[in-house]
Amino acid sequence: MAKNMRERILVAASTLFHTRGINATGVDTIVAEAGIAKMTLYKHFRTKEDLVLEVVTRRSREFAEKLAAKLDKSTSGPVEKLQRLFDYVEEWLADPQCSGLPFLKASAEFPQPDSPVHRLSAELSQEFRDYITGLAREAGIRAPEALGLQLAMLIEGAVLSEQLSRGSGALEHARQAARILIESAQRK
Amino acid sequence: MAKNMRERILVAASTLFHTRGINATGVDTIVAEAGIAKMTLYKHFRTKEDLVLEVVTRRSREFAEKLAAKLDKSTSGPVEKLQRLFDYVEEWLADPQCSGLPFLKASAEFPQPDSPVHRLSAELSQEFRDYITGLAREAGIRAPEALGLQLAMLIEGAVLSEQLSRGSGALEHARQAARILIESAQRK
DNA sequence: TTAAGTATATACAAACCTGTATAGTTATAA
DNA sequence: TTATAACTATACAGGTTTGTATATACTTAA
Repeated sequence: MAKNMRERILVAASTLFHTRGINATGVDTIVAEAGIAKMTLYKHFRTKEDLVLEVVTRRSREFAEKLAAKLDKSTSGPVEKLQRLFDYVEEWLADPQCSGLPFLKASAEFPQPDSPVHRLSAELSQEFRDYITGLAREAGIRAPEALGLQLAMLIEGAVLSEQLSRGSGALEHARQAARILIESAQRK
Repeated sequence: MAKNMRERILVAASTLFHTRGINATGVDTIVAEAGIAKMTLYKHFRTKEDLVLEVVTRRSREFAEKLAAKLDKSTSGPVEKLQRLFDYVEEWLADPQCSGLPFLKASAEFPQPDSPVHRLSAELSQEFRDYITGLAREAGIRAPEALGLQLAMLIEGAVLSEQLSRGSGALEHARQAARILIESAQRK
């Protein structure tokens, strides 16, 4: 039963954090949404910050894992995988429940570099970049760090643009840019 | 004297919003930082939200204007201007007072699309993209909207990456990517 | 059945939040 | 000098925040 409760809390908090913002969501709201007693929340999470850290981690990892699974399932070669990245991001963005890259939003709400949430965000964004760099390496790109970071920046920028003004075609342009960058990196 | 007061309030609020976050900064803190009485703040700004809107607008426009001034001062041709973009952003990022693109941070803290702050952020980010698109058009690029949006996404991604982990070399890689994209757009 | 653990409801402390009310002070300008 | 406007200081209302205290009920396992 205990595990069930934890899950309910995390789901409720996750939803609220991304629709209303983290700082704008009070513990009482989370408790009401989860349909539990406040004491239960504080038995599972020492502080609200602990809950925030776990929600951000889970949402980021979930995104990364789904992305990886999607790419692994597609039987395309390593270079095509790099391009397919943007197909998945597009799919993910189309979901109305989606609300941007979790570590970007969290870092914006916790700008102080020594804040635990900010530090976690930095770690998670590094994980994301590392994953793309790994794909570039598998694709035999000579400078995988450069291309990995470039594609990561493009994705981050595209997600932000699309979030800020839906239907701006940001993702399509990002995909096109990626194609050019990948091609250029291959030639080098 | 009245104008002086307004300025002091805006400067104090701007600093605090960007170092601690908007929602995390109370009116009392702003008042203390500005060294004025609370009633004075509320005589110049109807609500805290009004103040937020003005701070975000000012910071965004200030960034854009300095950027434009810098580019106009450099006697380079229209194509070089597009590349020079990243030189200025690098300079701007190096300033320890800099704390990311204002409209991105604001939109993250006010995620609800109907929120006034969110709407303003969308407008300002559009202005930014339009400016870069204008540069691309002046440079005689055949598809200026595409390149403009692509460069804007790169800049946004680079600023975020650099903010999230200082010294990641994000900007240098973004500049390189821009070079490739500009070159490719010229050939088409 | 009994005992331990877990969840609940309610109330509360202490601090914070935004915004206002009030009374007194200072600067400006006629 | 006198009227007007702007600024200050303090206090407060009414609400929110995080986190705790307490007493009660429900579940599960021995």
